Amino acid sequence: MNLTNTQLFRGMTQAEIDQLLHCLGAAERQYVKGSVIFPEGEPTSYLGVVRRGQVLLESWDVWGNRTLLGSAGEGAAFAEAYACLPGEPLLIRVTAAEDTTVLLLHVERILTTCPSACDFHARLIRNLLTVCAQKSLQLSRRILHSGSKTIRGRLLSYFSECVKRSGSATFSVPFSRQQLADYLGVDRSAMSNELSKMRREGLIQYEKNTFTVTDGL
Amino acid sequence: MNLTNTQLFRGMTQAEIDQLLHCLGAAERQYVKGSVIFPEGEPTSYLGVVRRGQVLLESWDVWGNRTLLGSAGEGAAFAEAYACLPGEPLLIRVTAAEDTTVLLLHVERILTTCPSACDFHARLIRNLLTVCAQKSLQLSRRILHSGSKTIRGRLLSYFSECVKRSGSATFSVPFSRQQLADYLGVDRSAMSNELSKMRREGLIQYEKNTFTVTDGL
DNA sequence: GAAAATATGTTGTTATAACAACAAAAGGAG
DNA sequence: CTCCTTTTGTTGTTATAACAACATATTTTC
Repeated sequence: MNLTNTQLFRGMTQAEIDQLLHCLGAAERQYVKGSVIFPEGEPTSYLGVVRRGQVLLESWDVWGNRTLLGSAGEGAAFAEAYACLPGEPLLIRVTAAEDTTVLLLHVERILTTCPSACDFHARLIRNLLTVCAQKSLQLSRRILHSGSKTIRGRLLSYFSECVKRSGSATFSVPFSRQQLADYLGVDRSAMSNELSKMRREGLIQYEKNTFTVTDGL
Repeated sequence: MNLTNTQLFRGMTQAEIDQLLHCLGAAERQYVKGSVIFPEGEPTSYLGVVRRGQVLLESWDVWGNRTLLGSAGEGAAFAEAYACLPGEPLLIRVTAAEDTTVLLLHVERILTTCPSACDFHARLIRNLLTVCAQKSLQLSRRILHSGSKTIRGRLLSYFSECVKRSGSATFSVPFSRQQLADYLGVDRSAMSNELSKMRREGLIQYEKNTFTVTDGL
C-alpha cells in the first residue's frame, strides 16, 4: 500500500512523506494472523496505519458476546482516537485479521513538533482531524445499522451502505459470516438463515463474500 | 455555561476566547424545545457548542424506528465531525431537547485562518482534535452498550458507564425512558418492565431519572 | 492429496423482547 | 384547582431471534 493514497498522508509527495516518517520516528511492524496489535484496557500513544493486510477492532463483554466495532483495511488508520487521548484505555482489542504489516506513529510527535515549521506537518495534523471525523461517521453508521430490530433490517441497512460506497449493486464485504454477525449484533446461524431466505425471495444473491442486491435498494 | 470550561476552549482565558470568537465570526442561536438545529441529510459547515439546554442526535429508519446516537449537554460540542468533512450529509438530525442556546462556529475558519499567527488558534485546532477523538469514544461506548442481546445486559452496561463517569453509585441519566430505550435500541415498555424487575430483585433503585446501583457493579 | 480444522448452512426448540392495549402517574395550561 | 397531555408502568400475546445440535462445505496443514 502506497502511503500517498492514504487519508492520513493525502496531499503529500512520497519525498515529503519519507521525510516526515523519519522526523516522526515511525516504526513498521509485522503481525501474524490472529495476533494482538493493541490489547484492550491499555492506552496507546501510537496510531496505526495498515500497510498490508487487515485489522479487526473487537470487544468482548462479561457474557462472552463479541462486538466487532469495525475493521481497517489497507491504507486505513486505527486507534487514532486513543492515540489522541493520552492515557485513555482502549475499549477494544486490535488484532490482525490476516498476516498484516502496520505503520506505527507516535501522535505526540505529530502534534507537538514544529507545527508551523514545515508545511506538510500542518497538513498532517489537518489530515489527522479528517481521519478522526471519518471514523466518527463510520461508528455512527455502525450504530445505525443496528437500529432495526430485525436481522433482515440490519442486513439491508448494511448492504445499502455497501452499495452506496462501492457505487455498484455487487460488492464484497470485508467480514466472514461470524464477523458480519458480530458487527450487526446478531446470531450467526440466524443470520445465515435470514440470508438464505432473502436469496430465496430474490432480494439478494451471494457467493462467498461477494453479494449482489438484485432488487433496487 | 462558561466557555472556559468547555473541551473546545480548554486552556484559554476568557479574553482569548472573546478575541477568538470575534475572529471566527461565531454566532449564538436560540432554539425552542423540539426544534431542529441541523436537519438530517444536509451537510453543515458549522460546529455547535451547547451554551444552555441540551441537544439530541437522532435518526429514523424507513420502518419508523428511532435511534438516539447520543445527546450533548451544556459545554459539549456537536456535529463537529460533519463540520470537519465539507459536504458530508448528516446521518442524524440534531434537535433541541429543551429550550437551548448554541454557539455556531464555522470550522473552515478554525482550520484555515492564520494557524500559526496566534498561539490560541493552534490550541483551538488541537482541542478540536481532542473533541473529535472523545466523540469517537462516546460512539464506541454507545455501540458496546448495545453489545448484549438482553435488555438487562444493556442497562447494566450503560449503568456501569454512568457509575464510572459520575464516580458514584447514584447518578442521573440525561434521557427520558423513551430516549433511553432508543439509545439502547430496545422497546420502551419492555425496558420499563425490566427496570421494575431489577428493582424488585434489589439490583437497582430509581426515582424519576436518578438511579442507584445497589449491588456492587 | 488426505486429514484435520474451520467456516457456513440447516433445522427445531426455547427464551426473550417486541408489540398492543391499557392503567396510573406526572407535568403543563388555562 | 381541573382538565388535558405526556410520560411511565403493567400485563398478556405473538413474532422473532437466540441457542443448540448437526450437516455440509471450504480452507489449511502436513
